[in-house]
Amino acid sequence: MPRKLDISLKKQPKQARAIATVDAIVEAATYILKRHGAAGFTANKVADKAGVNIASFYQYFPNKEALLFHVATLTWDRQLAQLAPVLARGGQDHAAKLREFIRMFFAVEAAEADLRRALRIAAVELKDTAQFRELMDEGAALTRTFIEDALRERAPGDLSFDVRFIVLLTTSFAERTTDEGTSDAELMRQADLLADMLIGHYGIA
Amino acid sequence: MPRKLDISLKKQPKQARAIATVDAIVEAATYILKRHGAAGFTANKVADKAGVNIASFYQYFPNKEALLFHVATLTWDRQLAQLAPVLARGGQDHAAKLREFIRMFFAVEAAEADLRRALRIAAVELKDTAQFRELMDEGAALTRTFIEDALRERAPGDLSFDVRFIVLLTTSFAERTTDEGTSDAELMRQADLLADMLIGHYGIA
Amino acid sequence: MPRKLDISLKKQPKQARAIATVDAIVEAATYILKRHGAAGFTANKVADKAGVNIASFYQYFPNKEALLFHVATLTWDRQLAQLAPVLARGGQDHAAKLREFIRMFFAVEAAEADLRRALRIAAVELKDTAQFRELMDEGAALTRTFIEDALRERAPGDLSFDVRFIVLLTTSFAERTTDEGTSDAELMRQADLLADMLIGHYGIA
Amino acid sequence: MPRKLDISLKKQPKQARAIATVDAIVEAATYILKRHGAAGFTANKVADKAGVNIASFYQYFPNKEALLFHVATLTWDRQLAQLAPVLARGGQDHAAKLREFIRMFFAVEAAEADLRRALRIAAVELKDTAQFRELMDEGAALTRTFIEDALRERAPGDLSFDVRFIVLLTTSFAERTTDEGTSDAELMRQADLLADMLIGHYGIA
DNA sequence: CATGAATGAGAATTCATTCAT
DNA sequence: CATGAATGAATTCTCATTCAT
Repeated sequence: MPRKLDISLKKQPKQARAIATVDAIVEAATYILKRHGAAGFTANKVADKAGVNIASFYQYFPNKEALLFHVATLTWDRQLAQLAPVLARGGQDHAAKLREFIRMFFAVEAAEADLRRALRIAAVELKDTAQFRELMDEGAALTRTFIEDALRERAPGDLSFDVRFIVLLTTSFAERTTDEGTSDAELMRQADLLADMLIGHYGIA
Repeated sequence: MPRKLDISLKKQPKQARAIATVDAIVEAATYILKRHGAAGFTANKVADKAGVNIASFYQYFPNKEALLFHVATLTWDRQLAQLAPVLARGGQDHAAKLREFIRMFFAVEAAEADLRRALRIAAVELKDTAQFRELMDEGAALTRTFIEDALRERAPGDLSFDVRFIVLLTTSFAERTTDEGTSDAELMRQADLLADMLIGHYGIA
Repeated sequence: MPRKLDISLKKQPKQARAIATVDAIVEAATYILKRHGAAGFTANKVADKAGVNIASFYQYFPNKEALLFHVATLTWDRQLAQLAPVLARGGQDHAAKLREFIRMFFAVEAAEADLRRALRIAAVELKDTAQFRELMDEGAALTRTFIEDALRERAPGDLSFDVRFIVLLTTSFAERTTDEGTSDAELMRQADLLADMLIGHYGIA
Repeated sequence: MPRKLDISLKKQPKQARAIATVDAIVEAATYILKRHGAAGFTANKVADKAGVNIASFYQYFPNKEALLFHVATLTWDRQLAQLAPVLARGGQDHAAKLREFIRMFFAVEAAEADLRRALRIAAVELKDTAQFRELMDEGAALTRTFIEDALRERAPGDLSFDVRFIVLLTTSFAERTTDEGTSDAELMRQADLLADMLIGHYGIA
């Protein structure tokens, strides 16, 4: 039963002042999610921390989920930007590229583990939102393409199944291990092991 | 910062009537977690749904986290019971055993995906509880032993690292894929693929 | 508007078992008042601490105030018993007797300052009870007689006024200074000073 | 064991409307304390009586103790203001000044006996608050200075002991006798008697 | 527009007390 | 009669959100 959850920004801030307001809100939200987790994420607290009036908050965001979505989008974009170079790199050394991608993915995930965790918890209600699913899909698409590329030559019967599997495997593991606070050294070791397994299994060259 | 969160039952119900009450509470909690997720899980709603007075709730549970822990324990035990036969099976056919374990694990996870998801979200606050960690550890220990057993002969240098990796990989993937509502057929295919990869990589016989 | 506050014991415990129950309750109540103050004094906690069922509590006490009154009575009696020898002592050395009485009174009050303080706070609601006022009066009467005796010869016009004054002055000061946690040494010094002042002013010989 | 009891106002009301709200709350609190005593003093009842929403209450006061402290402060200040002229009066007629001070003190105390009594009971929880102790000390300091002044010439060995004694004696007696509902006439008679005793004993001129 | 103010609804928890066995 | 069980009514406090200026 997907609720009527309007998640889109009420209006685009145009004046510098308004932009500053929205920025402050987003920053405060990010800070609170990081430091106090999803439970501490309340509209009033965010507005307080941002130093803006709660009514101003509702000027730009129709509800607290909209802000959450906004933060999630920004976070996602930021992380995608970090991964972009790896994803975009050309060449045919798929094995090396995959290994590097996984390492990078783990590292990026680890860098904001706190925020990610909080978002994951808080975003539960966003899940039945078209926009949120779209966001997730967009992100996944890039990775999917990348994996597809590496696999195509060794293509087994059902490429899309394997791609889905690898994406799920990589992302879920990354999410979980960073959540557990795995050390950087072990993290990289895990990344390499995972890469090795995939490369070995699929015979990626 | 471990809060003072007393999670143990306040008193054991003795008369049949009281047992029924506690059962009703647990059942209602389970239902609500399944249907309305962690957000809907409030002491009042649970008591309401269970048809018992809120004060009765607090006669048996010192706080709502205690109930949550109780439900988590029951769920965990139930699932462990399903896995136990596989885990306990003797014999040296490690490859077959591993494959079956993973299939079984995925199936079990899928069977109560809704509840598991809700518990995962709701249990955030339980995490810094000694008792909760103990519960998690107990469950993990069995699996760990099982994996260790399969790996021992092919033991690479750092057994514990590999065991940790496999456990994390399997459980995080299972969690995620069931969460996404993967179909049973695909689920089993994924299980087999994961098993194959592990068996292949570690040369499990 | 004096509430309908029935403060009398529901029934006198006769069997040894019942007497033990009541004793346990009283002891628990005293302990809780001392240690946790008036705020911690709840029927359930008392019953718990006493190890008796809450229903048993209400078998003997019609309400929690009745227990409070009972404890107050016992406390009062116990303190009166300590003062009795001084009050009863014959002889005409009124000055010495007064000095000793005040010292003794202060000491007695100090000995159970915690309990007294808690009772004072908790007993607010008892004040508009006939029985409570009676209890207070009974205690005061003895003292009043003692003071009257000391004053009679030096009787100014309105004996009862002076007696009331002295009783009030002594008891209120004792209550207050013990409440402040005055040290024993200072307490005795204050007692002597107060006695001196009274002896001097009234010319008590 | 000083609890974390934040007693300071959450935010200052700025608009007239808000000031009216806070005023209404304070007034309601005072009324309830007077009429229904400390036991009736609950946040909801106060808000109800004040005709404001309970959430508005918590917009200005972080907890009910903060309101209590606020009322206590206002009461204390009001009473101090009445005593100030007497305390500040210069001149060397210490005996007359002391007599007048005690009379005034008794009268002031009697004027709001109900409120004072309720505050005394309700403020138990405030006692381990730095701010409350500060408030008490401030008030006591003035009186102490006044008494010191009267006593200095006749200074016995330990001035501070005597000052403490007199302050305690006067305030505890005033508290108690007003609490008992002593008539105005008798009250003044008691004041004079107490003054006479002190003047006589210390030889205050 | 931004701010101060306000609030309905609900959350967690407690308490005095009664009832059935 | 003692115990286990149950509960109505409060109590403290929070949250998302709206409105008036």
